[in-house]
Amino acid sequence: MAMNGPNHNHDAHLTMQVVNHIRKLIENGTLRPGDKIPPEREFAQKLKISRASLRAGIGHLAAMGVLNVRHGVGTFVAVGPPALGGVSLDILRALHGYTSAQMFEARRILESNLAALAAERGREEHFTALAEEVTEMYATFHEPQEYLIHDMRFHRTIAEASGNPILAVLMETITAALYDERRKTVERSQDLRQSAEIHRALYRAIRSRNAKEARAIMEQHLELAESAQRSEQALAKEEKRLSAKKKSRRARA
Amino acid sequence: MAMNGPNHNHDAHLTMQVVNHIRKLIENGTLRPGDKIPPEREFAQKLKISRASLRAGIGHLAAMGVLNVRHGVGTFVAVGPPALGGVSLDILRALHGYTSAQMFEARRILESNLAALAAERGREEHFTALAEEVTEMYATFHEPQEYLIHDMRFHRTIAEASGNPILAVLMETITAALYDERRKTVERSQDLRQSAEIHRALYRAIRSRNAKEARAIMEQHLELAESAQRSEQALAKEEKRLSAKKKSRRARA
DNA sequence: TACCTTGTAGTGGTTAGACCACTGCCGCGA
DNA sequence: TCGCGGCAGTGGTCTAACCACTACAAGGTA
Repeated sequence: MAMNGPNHNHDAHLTMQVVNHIRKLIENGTLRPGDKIPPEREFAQKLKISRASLRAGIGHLAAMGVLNVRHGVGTFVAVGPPALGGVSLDILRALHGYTSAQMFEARRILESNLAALAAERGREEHFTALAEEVTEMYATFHEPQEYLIHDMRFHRTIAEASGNPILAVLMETITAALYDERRKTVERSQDLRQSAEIHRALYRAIRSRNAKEARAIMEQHLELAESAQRSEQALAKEEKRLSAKKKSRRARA
Repeated sequence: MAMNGPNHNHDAHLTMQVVNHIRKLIENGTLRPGDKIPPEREFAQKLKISRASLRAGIGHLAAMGVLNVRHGVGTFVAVGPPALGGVSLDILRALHGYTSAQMFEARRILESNLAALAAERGREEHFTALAEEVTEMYATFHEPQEYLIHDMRFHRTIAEASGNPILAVLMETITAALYDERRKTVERSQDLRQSAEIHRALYRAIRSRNAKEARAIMEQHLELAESAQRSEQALAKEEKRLSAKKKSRRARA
């Protein structure tokens, strides 16, 4: 029994045809990062499919971070940060039972290696950028939200300096998932100055191309960060519990 | 920044509302892995949006691997498998210039750590599974495609034994990207028996809980694998060049 | 009984065309 | 010169109908 009927080729769903089509255009260089793809109506007509189907495919690629859709402007091939994840680990945690401890462990492994690689391969421009962030951290250790930005930039710069964008992306994926929690707890942090000092030490190890020390400091840093975040989270939880109790008392009144 | 204005809440597009809505249902446990979400027509009505918009949101989540859509059956919350990647590194390579060397390096770092963790935390069931795969590798080292399956299972089992599913998923993402190439070159491989022996050594190190040795063997194994694949790939390329020349000669005749 | 065909209901996939909402920019008018 | 109104282009949403796939049940056939 052959596949008779009015339908032929169908690689799979039309959606996937669109995805593969655009993917190929990107892979063979027809579309390059930053390029604009044709307007949906026009593109759909060219591919001989409905606009809805085209949009389904574009949606897929957008969800994966390959395309960047701007309402009222156009759709563009993504440029810059890849965004491999897309699935904030939050949902993976709910879905597969990932724990914070596992995320921290993954981060520790990735970042300690990134630090070592950065020490081996970092270039002057990276060192300069790292130094700047350290300076900023010292200048803002009384402003948690501000500080956090420089903290993240520091780590991201190390990832860049490692010369391995794949590892950098993986780290970014994990870090992003931890960011929300971190932003909440950093306000309570009492030791941002100490944190800045650790980062300075890390910077010096990297700059002096001491891979072993860079790795060691990074490991220690992240272990400390984890335990600190844990205790602060526990505190926050406790406070929340108390305020909830207060609230319910008010509600009864 | 208050959320007032003519338009209400609107997190963003309707699509994102749908994504967040379903995400929350999963995060708070209303929807659990394997569960079926309501039929599109019904669900759309319940959310007071059009079926098209609902589908856009579902498409997003499906692209991220959170939902699993089965034509003619229904849409289900993903269960088990990885689903972090989504973007096969192939496209990232085309998009951001990732090289094979970088992928191998990332893999080396991840797997060596996974091996060490597996040695520390692996359970009896993992050891048994590893032993089985090693046996199978010896039994099939003359059948490359078959061998490759057991090879991959072996590595995947180590990842599971590490007790950190996040690292396992990251590894899976990278490995998947390398798989296609590997499948092509493994046919030419002359030393699968030697490969099996390395795996057996690795198994023994893990089983005896010698994390340091496990890490070392894994690193060595992957370095060898990389250089082997490189040279085989070079050979294949050369042959292809020759056969193309031959072909063009035939064509002229 | 055992097997296979044929419906059929339920679900996702696709289509068409219309209209809404946002962005960028051009030109009119103060 | 400056500001703002409006227009054109583009993505976002809606509707409603129909197509395609899957599973399963009912009936026929050996």
